[in-house]
Amino acid sequence: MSRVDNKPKRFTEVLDAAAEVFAEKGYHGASTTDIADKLEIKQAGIYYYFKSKDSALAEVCRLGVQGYVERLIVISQADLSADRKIREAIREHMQPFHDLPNYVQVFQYERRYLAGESRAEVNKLASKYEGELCRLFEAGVAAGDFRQDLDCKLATLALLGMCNSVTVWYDGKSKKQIQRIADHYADFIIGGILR
Amino acid sequence: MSRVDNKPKRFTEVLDAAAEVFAEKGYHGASTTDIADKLEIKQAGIYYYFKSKDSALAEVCRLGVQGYVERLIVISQADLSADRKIREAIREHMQPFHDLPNYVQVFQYERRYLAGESRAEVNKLASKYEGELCRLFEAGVAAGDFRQDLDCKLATLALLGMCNSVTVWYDGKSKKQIQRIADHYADFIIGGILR
DNA sequence: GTATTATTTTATAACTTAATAAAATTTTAT
DNA sequence: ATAAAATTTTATTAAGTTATAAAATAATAC
Repeated sequence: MSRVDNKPKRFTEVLDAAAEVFAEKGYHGASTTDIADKLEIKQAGIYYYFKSKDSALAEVCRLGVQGYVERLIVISQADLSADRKIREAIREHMQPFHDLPNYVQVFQYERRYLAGESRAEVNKLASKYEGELCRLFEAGVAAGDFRQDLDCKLATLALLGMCNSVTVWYDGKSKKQIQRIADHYADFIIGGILR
Repeated sequence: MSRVDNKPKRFTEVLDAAAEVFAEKGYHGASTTDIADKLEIKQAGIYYYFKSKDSALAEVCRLGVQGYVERLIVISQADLSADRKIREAIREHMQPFHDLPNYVQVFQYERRYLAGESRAEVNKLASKYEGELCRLFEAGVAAGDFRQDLDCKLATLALLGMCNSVTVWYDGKSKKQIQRIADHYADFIIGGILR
């Protein structure tokens, strides 16, 4: 294969290794040697791909949130009832738990160790996502589908906390499994907010 | 004050400092110097109180789960409907988020870095708690209060994930606040599982 | 096949870290 | 006050850390 294909491929392998090690041992618990070991190269070798350990974390986190906001916006603009939108949002939210568990987990638990710039960037996306999700609840209240006294901010946080916790115990067996979990969780939260 | 009163008091201060630093920077991100700085003593000074950094984590985690199982058992044996028991359980679960946030947070997020013995001990308690909680759901199904097709294990995990995520954003302003959150979260989950 | 480019290794510097031991200091008991 | 006990500091060790630079090797292009 040609260089343009090959180089990005190796980059991805290195990033995968970083994501795996960060997810398993935590950012500070993982050493650059751990990453290199996983790739079966020497420690210094990974600096051909990354400027620093910190920038590796930044990149993993970035990929861990990638697409979340965009997918949620598509759902929010779809022609669906508020509760169906939330159901869809939960499905979309959990799909990456299966497809790229390490990236998502690192985003969830290690992004707080990012410094300045990259930290702000990634948190901004998280805030945006949270805001969009909240508007889904607000739309449901406005439409009279959800309880009028619903605390939308709290519902948003509850939903996110509930969904995100799946990454801790999910074993990644099958795509069907994660969809089943998503549907059940949607039942839990939607049942609790309906009018 | 007497030695017996003073010694435990200082022990508690050191443990509090460790819990605070571990919660803030994560176990591996926190150094023994960080803990000592918080106490305004030198790094080596903390080894008068702990055998190792690891044992400090073990102790903080142990205090972070302390009482959880016992309090849940009291609730499960009370003369209440299944949904009231769950409501009560959520309240009791969240109270420590206000009273000892650092300990709980370290238990939640850092216990995985514990080694062998102490890790097993603390995980055993977590399993026991999860099991007891699950039985609360099962009782509700058996009593016909909850949906017959409820996946109790999944409901347990959803509940725990939802509740535990509060520690990440809770600012600890007032006891009232945490109770309000607990009650809302109870509404969410109970509404979603009722028959 | 040789030049060029990509990748990895070797070697090393500069720091940080956890932990120990002995000495110094402070506190408490009598 | 003085002896004993508790607490903290000083000094140090040994190991592990990130990161850099230059050399060596491997892959690709022409």
